[in-house]
Amino acid sequence: MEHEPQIQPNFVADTHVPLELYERQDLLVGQIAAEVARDITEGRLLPGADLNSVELASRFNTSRTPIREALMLLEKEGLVEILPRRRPRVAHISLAEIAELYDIRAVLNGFMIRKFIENASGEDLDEMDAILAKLRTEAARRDVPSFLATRTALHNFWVDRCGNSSLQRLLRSWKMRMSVTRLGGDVSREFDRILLDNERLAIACREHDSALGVALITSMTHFGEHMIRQQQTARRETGMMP
Amino acid sequence: MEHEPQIQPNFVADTHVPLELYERQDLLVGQIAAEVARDITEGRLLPGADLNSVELASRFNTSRTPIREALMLLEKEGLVEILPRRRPRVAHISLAEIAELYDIRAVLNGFMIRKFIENASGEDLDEMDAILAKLRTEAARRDVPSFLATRTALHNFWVDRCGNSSLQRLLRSWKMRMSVTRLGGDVSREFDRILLDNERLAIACREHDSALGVALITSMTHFGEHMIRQQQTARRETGMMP
DNA sequence: GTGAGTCGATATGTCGACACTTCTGCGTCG
DNA sequence: CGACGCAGAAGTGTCGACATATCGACTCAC
Repeated sequence: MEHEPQIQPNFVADTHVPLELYERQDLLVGQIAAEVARDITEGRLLPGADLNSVELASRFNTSRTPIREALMLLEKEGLVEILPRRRPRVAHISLAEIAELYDIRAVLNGFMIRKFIENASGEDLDEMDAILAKLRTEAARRDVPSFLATRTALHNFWVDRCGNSSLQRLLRSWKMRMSVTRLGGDVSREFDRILLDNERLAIACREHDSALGVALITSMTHFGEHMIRQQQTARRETGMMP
Repeated sequence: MEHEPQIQPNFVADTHVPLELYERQDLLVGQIAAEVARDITEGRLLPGADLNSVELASRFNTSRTPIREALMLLEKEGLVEILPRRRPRVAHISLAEIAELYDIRAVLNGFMIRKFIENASGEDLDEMDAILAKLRTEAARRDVPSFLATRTALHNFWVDRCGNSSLQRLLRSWKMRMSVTRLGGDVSREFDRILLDNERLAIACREHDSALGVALITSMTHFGEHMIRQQQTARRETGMMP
């Protein structure tokens, strides 16, 4: 099991994955799944890393049974790869698959923001503006971690208030799945663009312009893909680890 | 465990769920998950039915371990409900949730057909026409089971050739999830409409008119929801079982 | 050196067992 | 007559064990 972060300082991932996904928290399966999921999405376990149940069992001081169950759940979430009679590993996502996931996310995000715009109440919009104001001050302060956390909070806010709980679950799961790429943008250069994108999207929400909202969030999602793509190929060229 | 079909003859479900979903077929988990999934999607196990692991273990002549793992997989697929320390049950889907699932499916189907139209080769279109021709003759013969199977085959064909394997998996899983509603249209009255819809969609594909294709498949998906909705409320009024 | 074969060491899939919780049918009390 | 409580039955979560399969370092032929 590898415990080396190996992430460049400036390239901070935007995903602090919420783990309510794993209900049954009082059960060992839930806790183990949550912790391993965190290890993966936060980069302590890199794609391909060994996840054999014996080692995990000794790490968690349990038997192998709940470990196996947790790994099966994570496999369904796309974080882990399991082949019969072979040791489970952290999932490895190809460039082609990243593109697929982003395309789908763009579509789902578009539908999500449309539903939000259709259903949002005045209080929702006020709350949205409050989060956006926070994002604005953090951008001015160039406070990377807070900025990223708030950006995620804003997106999660939209997802949570879109009025479709199945979509909410699906989008959260999708976001987590994509986070195994371990690639985020170089935020220090992107504060203003990111902030501006979100400002414009918020305006579209305020004005109940769902067509514009869909267009904006779609392009924002695809821009995320663009950055990851660049970074991925850059790594490949400089001979960095996969 | 209830083994009573209790489905009206004319209301045939359109979903013969493909079970390649459950890889690891040489393992007990895979076989058990596949068989229980069939039991649920084909109506032998109705929503709310008891799925306690002891009974299933004796039915499959195994220990409870692979049973528990299979049920956890099916829970992730949305076919089974598991609460901590309670007996697993076949998932019960509310009307509101059905609407949510259909909305999402409509969006995903729209994206799927757009990708198909963008990527389809000449051979793909010919193959599509072959399936459509089969559908046409079966409609003329009023052969309900074959007609439904072919309609499903046509839809699966589009899904399989849309060029996005993640979307393919997601849509198949989504379809299976929705099939626990155990509600299908009264096909005998709908042959011509269903056939016509698919013919028009195929024409849109042939003419590479993705906007039209998206519009058609979206409305088709929502029409499916409409029928289920009617049927569900009709059942409720006549006091039939949920 | 490079590749196939070999043989412990190590992991996996499945099992039966155990403590503890939930379920269920029955008798009691208001 | 219905709500409540209780004890036995039944089910769940977790464990340690075992047969079997994979892994990996080593050997040996080429």
